[in-house]
Amino acid sequence: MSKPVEIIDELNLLSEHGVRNTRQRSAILQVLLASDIPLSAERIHEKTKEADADINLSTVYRFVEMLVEKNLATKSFNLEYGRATFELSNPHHRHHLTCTHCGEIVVIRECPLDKLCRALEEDTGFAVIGHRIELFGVCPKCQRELSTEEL
Amino acid sequence: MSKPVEIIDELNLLSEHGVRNTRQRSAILQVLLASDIPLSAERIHEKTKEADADINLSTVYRFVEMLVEKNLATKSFNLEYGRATFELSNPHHRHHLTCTHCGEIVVIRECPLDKLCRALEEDTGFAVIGHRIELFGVCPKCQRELSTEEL
DNA sequence: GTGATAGATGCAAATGCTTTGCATTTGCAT
DNA sequence: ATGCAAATGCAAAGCATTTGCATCTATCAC
Repeated sequence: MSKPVEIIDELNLLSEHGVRNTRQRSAILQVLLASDIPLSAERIHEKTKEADADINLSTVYRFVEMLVEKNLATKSFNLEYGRATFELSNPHHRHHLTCTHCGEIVVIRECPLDKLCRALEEDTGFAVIGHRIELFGVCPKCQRELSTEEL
Repeated sequence: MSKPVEIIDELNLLSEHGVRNTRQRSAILQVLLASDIPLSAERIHEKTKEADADINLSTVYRFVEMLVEKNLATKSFNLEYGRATFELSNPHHRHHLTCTHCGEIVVIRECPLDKLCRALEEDTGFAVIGHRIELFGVCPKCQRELSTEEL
């Protein structure tokens, strides 16, 4: 299996950052690129395993943390799930809406905070660097199930 | 020291929820009411100690988790700090802007997401229940310190 | 007030995600 | 091909949080 072009880009990006290109890192990037939702270290580990890459969980933790430090990935914490999650910093800044019952995730493309950030900089003098948004709700399917239970 | 009126309200609110009023819970509420920023369980524990209330850390964890379940408090996770934090669900929904260098926190009163939430409900069919926003930046003081270092 | 009891607390041990130390391996520049 | 700094694997440690259980206590019926 040859590497998708994005991974090569990412790996080049890494070497520009003075970071070595290894089998493990390539596999981890492949997993992250293939996912449009944030993944926990363990989930990344599982997925690399499914792709026949035998990677140590510590390596996953070390590498994703490095990506975060280099601003190539974003870390969040999924409270429901109790784990940190990671996703590549998307060129198109996005957020997610999660169903509190089944965990389904919907991608939100539009970010409503850009304007607020500029306004905050003026008001507070802070240099606003970034933000995280987590949205919660109940997906249509779970709404139907819940209303049935109540009968 | 007599209890502020808000605490009595909160305690009444609790007993309406079928929950006992104890010395420990009163002290924890007092701490939460006095803070306008989210506090970790450990921080709450310290503050109750400062107020001469000897409370076990487990009790803090159990009680704040109960408040969250009853929607009387909100839980978040402070990634920089590596701990969950809690604050009373404010009648006036608010968010915070945190300095990544010194940890200073500024309160944001206006929530920009209400409109987005309504729009999302139409688009996705989700019933949007809530959200968390975390904003990051560098406060004016740290900006000055950082630019000095670079000279 | 008294007693009964479900619920709350304290303590210590367990849990589970994440980090770390160290010996071994490996990318990559020369 | 070689050397070495960086990366990996493994196991042990760290640390916030949870849990089991014995003890205590707020609350309610009397």
